[in-house]
Amino acid sequence: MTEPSKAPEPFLKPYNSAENEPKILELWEKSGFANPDVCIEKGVTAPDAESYSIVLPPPNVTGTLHMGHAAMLAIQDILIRYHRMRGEKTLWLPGTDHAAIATQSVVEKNLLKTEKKSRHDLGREEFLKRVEEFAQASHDTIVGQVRAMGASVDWTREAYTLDEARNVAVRTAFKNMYDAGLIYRGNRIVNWDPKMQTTVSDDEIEYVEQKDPFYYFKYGPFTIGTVRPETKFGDKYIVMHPDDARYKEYKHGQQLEVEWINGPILATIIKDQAADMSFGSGVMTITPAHSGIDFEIAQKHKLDVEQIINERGILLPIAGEFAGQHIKKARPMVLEKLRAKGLLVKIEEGYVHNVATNSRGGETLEPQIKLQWFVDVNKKFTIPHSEIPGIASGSKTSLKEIMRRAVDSGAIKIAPDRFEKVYYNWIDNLRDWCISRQIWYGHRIPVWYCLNCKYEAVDADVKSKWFLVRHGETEGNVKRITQGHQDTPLTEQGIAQARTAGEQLKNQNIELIISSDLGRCKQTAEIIAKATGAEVVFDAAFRERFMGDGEGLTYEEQEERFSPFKDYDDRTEGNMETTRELEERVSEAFAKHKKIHGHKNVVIVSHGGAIRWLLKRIKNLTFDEARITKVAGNASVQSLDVLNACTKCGNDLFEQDSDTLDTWFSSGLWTFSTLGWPLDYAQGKPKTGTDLATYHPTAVLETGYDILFFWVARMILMTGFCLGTVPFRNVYLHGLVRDAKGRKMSKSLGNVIDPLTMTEKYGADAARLSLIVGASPGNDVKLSEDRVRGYKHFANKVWNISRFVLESCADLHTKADAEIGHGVSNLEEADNQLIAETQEIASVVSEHIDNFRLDLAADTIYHFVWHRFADEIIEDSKTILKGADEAAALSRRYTLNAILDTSLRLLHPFMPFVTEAIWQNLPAHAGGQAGLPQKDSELLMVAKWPSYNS
RNA sequence: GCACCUUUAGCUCAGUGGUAGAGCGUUCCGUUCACAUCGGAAAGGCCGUAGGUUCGAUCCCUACAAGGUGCACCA
Repeated sequence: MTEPSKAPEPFLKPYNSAENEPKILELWEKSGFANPDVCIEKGVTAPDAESYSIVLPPPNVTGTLHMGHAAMLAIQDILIRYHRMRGEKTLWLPGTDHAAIATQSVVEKNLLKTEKKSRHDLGREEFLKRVEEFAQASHDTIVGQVRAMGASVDWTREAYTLDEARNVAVRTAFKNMYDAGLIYRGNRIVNWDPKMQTTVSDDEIEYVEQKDPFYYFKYGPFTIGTVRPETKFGDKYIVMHPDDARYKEYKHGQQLEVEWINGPILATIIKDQAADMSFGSGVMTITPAHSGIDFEIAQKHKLDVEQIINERGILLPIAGEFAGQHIKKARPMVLEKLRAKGLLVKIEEGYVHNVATNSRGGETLEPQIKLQWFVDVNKKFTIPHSEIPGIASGSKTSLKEIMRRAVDSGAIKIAPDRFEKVYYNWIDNLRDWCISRQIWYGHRIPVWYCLNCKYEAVDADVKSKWFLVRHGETEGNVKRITQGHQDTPLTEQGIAQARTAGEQLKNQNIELIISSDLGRCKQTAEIIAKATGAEVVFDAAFRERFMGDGEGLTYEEQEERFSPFKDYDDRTEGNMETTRELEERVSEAFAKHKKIHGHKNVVIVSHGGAIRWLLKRIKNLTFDEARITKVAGNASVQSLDVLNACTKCGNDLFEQDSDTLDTWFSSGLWTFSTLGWPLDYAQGKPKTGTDLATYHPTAVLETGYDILFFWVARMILMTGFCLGTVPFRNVYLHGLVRDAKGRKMSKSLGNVIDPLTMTEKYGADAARLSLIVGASPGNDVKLSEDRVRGYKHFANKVWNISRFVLESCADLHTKADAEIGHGVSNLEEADNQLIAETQEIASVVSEHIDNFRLDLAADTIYHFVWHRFADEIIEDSKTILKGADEAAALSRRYTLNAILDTSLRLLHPFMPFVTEAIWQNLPAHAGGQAGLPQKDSELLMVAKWPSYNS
């Protein structure tokens, strides 16, 4: 700061953002000032300064950033730079989100398009590898974009929602909630996506309006209406309102036989308020397995619930002649049949209703009853520690109460405040949150089931992993012959399968491979050994069932001659091994090896039959269960986890739940999982001196209003539960960025404006300002390229103002104090007023920023700089500077410098690049020289903010 | 069905209990001397409609209309 002044580098005439921005970026990044620790180290921030922190809402690694992200980055960077300049300990923590379903579905689509394969073709490990590669590429693109916007995030603290540290947080949170009884597994009706084969949470549903014919059918003495006759095969309850005078002759529980789709049905009358007397005939039949409301009614009256449609949208046997049909195809056929039976009363065309679709892919959702994991939002639990006003430590509360209290107590303020109502409304309608997903990309549910007794071990320690692998496809498999102890070599396909298995096992730290000594297993085991580097030993006890005279026959011949699976002890031919004997042989060998090698990660390569009967023992199945269980395909890998002995039955073999957690489960932990929880947290509080202690709760959560529920509410829930506090003091919701006509930007409309294109064409400063000015909180912004261009002009204006001031005041910077003889004390009266006016602008700008009115703050400084400073003050100064009154000229020069200095500081959070570029061109003044404003820092980024009011 | 938001100049939006402002656009004028990515000037609005409160309303209240969003329903 006090080094001798360098001659200012000549300003090039028009401001060139493309040339300047990379240089400035490098300067900032090299300085390390985005990291608050560096700021303290270098004396920019006082060690005991107040903290100000924001965690960046992590963008999904599904592709690239859009204008909405750009707006988010601009807003947060303004807040961060402002607070950093005010000398606060300022942290902006970046990261990305694995976005489970969204990312997986993008990769699945690509895979299908480029390789015509499904994820199942690749297997879990290989598929996940592909997703990771894709996510990494997206991540790198995103980081590049975030940097290009000038976002002063602290990359040294970057986090990913699916990395190891976050996994520890997820497992800990899960375990704590499970232990508190808030996470449970149950059969409940969920939103099922038949295409993606997974559940979807209530919030991910997007209702799409659809017009369909509405059919009325005769159902005994009643008329019922429906859009979906194909779901009504099992409808045997008829529901009516208890007060409906039309049906008062019918009593609750009364039964009557009615003619229905596939013949007569015994129907039962149910009286329930749920029936709307004014809708249609006021009578409805219910399909509890495929409708949330119907399910509720069924539960209330303890009615039978029968599944009609399977997970793929195919009708089940209950549909009689329609079984096996897809529901979409079945509708006209069912309709036709009902018409033929004379049960169709009438058709009303153009009935408008909403259809639930998956917002991540658009497929129509089918309610299904499934065994899933849920978070209970209503259950009371004892909260050990709470700082939330109105909820005492040690008191009974519920997650819903935490969410409500956190906001209505004022602990969290939502801006604009009208969203508080929306928030409460959402809480009131909140049901238990289904957190399990049948997809692969995500945090695996940290629950292990004891294979023997099904006991649930939560967040257990896996001591070692054992894998059962069947050999690859053989010539015998192709010919469909019973191989037994005879052998045939692997086919090409079989060798490829074995390699895939090797790939899958490569990263599992395999220490030993135990294989059947038959050639097909030997061959498979050796391929796997090559991939994993593990030693192979052979054990004849893992051979296939000995089939005696049956060996070499085709399956059909075998079946015909011996009925080999008729029962457990069947030994149709004297020399054939029974299944019981096989089970004994294989299980004994397995137990023996596990006793010796239990601490190692082991692969066992064996045969289809051998694995089947081994699993019968391990999983404690009956003969019939084992017989129908699907066993490994060729070279498929089955994983068993060795844990501490089950507390219930003493068995040590477990299987981890194959599902993953809803992406919002990990996102909900974001503010504290990024700051060191749970490692830096003990006894109800963060350890002293850690990031968690310093930066949590964060100052503000800034995001689009469209994810208020998804995310904001869940963070409040999770933080309340895990820390007994709030994740942030303020929520600031910005609007969505739309096109000039107010439409959503979408690829299909072709109206997407890419932030990177804008920064390249007009500069990051212009792109940022265009998203700030005129964007009042919570209201959508209409963006057009013209707007961005307009702010590029402003950047240039600021550049030229600076050129003028520096050029006309050049001598001030070179002359010594004494020569000039002027100081702050004896300015002309007019100049004192100008400086006061500038200071007033500084307080107005500060106040607007403090109130989250960045639009007004930006507008204020924009107008001051252009229309007051440039158009009036500078224009008036021209005559003064050229005038004969030297004292007045000198005073004005000082004043122009001062106004420029303040303006640059005020502008910096909004347009960091051009202001920093100018700052770098400013001469470094010797201390006190000519009373000029102090260039108090090499970088404007950490210079002092000019106003400290408010 | 229930909420919420919006309605101000051609467009995009600020705004205040004392009858209105910006940017862009339009028109005209201007270029040696920071900037044509510029400067100067002008035109353009009964502040959605109807009531009410008030000395006075664009601003507060009520109703309505149009547009939008969320939630619920959807047999």
